[in-house]
Amino acid sequence: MRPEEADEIRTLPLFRDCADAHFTTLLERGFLQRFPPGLVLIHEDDPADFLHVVVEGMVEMVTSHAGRETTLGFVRPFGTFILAAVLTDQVYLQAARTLEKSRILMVPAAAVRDTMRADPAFMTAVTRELATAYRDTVMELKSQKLRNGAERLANWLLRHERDGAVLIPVEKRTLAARLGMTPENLSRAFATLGACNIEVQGPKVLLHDRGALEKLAKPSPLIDDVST
Amino acid sequence: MRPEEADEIRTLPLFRDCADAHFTTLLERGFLQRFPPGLVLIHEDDPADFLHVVVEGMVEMVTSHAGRETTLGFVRPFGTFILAAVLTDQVYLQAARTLEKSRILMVPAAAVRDTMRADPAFMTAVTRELATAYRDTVMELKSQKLRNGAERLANWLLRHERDGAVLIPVEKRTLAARLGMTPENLSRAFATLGACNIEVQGPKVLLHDRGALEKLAKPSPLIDDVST
DNA sequence: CGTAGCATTGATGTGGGTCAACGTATGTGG
DNA sequence: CCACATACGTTGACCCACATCAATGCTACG
Repeated sequence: MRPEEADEIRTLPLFRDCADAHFTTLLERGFLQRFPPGLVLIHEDDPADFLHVVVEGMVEMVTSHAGRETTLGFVRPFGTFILAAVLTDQVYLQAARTLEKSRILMVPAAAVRDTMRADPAFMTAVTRELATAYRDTVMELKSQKLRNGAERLANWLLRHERDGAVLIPVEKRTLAARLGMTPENLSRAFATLGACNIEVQGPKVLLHDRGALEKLAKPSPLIDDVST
Repeated sequence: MRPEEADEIRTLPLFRDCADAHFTTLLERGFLQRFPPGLVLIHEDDPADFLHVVVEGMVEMVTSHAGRETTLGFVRPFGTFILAAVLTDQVYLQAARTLEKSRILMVPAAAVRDTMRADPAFMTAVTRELATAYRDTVMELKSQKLRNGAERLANWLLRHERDGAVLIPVEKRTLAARLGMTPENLSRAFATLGACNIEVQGPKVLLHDRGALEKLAKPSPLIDDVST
């Protein structure tokens, strides 16, 4: 791992408060691996062996059942995933798949649990991280139950807006799954938001009138202040 | 509080491992209150002041946005709620409302945080409880995104089946909100499940053919093994 | 009794899924 | 360098699940 990456990981909320020695141990017991795009890192229903930290690239959390599949979230540097399964020593509820060439730090579950026992500050950080992941999921569930497709898209755009534009970092079909709709319907949702003066140029979306978009999206900190 | 209720709380996963002295302190700093049915215990967007333990009765977790409202879950004795908001010292993402006459133990957030700091076993239990709540919510989200209404109802029935029958503990309209549909559509979902030989008698549902119901419901431990 | 709230049923509308066709971009092999 | 293949995005036609609206019956309760 490059030193500046170790530094980045060190400053994550999950790791920033634990003792130097414990942090070093976690890194030493972990593996930093490269993966090609489209590779399935973990499968649903597998026992939880590793805490994963995305160092480079992007990972998609997916789940399938009875022939249907949906995306539950994306993880980008320097996000983590599968913490809950590691803690309860249970099976994964979601699969993880790389969307691009990625480098992932894999910390053995036992190392995480050992460090928690040894380092109260780390235990506290784990608890906070979990609470945050939990709240994010509650917000996602609220969004799913209380909004329609166009509203979910509008809020996603507002969250990712930067200088009046959004660069969609994944294929549109993947974004559609993330938002809980089909690719066809995502296209139509974009068309609907045309009334709010948005303009789609391939992966780039221009928000010419943020006010109009907000009027339709009705963003709320109780749904949209997700940490990821 | 009646002694046998204190005992029940003591045996909860959240409290069973903490030291006697700490448990006593938690109870002493807490308030046991009675509430009439239909009372709003906490509002969305309020700061998190108390961890709540339902000692008697039943509580509904609800959320509303832009004129719509939905139910995220029920809490029955001896379940807890609002742990995540207490830990991160943030506002509530959900409101809580009594469905019946209820008695609630309210433990000040500061007491919870103090005890966590003082008692590693309690901290571990909190972490485990949070991880479980998180996993339950992920399962709920999966159910919402991967199943239709009749399937969600079928699985709910299978989870609550007892001796070939289910006694619905709430008004049907409330169950409908819990399952993410309108009361009208819940009625129709029951009608649909008539093909699987279920029989509705007011709040009582008879499952004459569990096999047929399972064939439609396709229950999965990765969606339906919720702890609550 | 009379009234209010809930469950159910029917009629109808709409959001979103499905299926098919087509355009476009990218990449491959001749 | 060009034909071709492949995959993605978009659009249109159609259908299904679910919401909405309205009417009716039932039950509980004052």
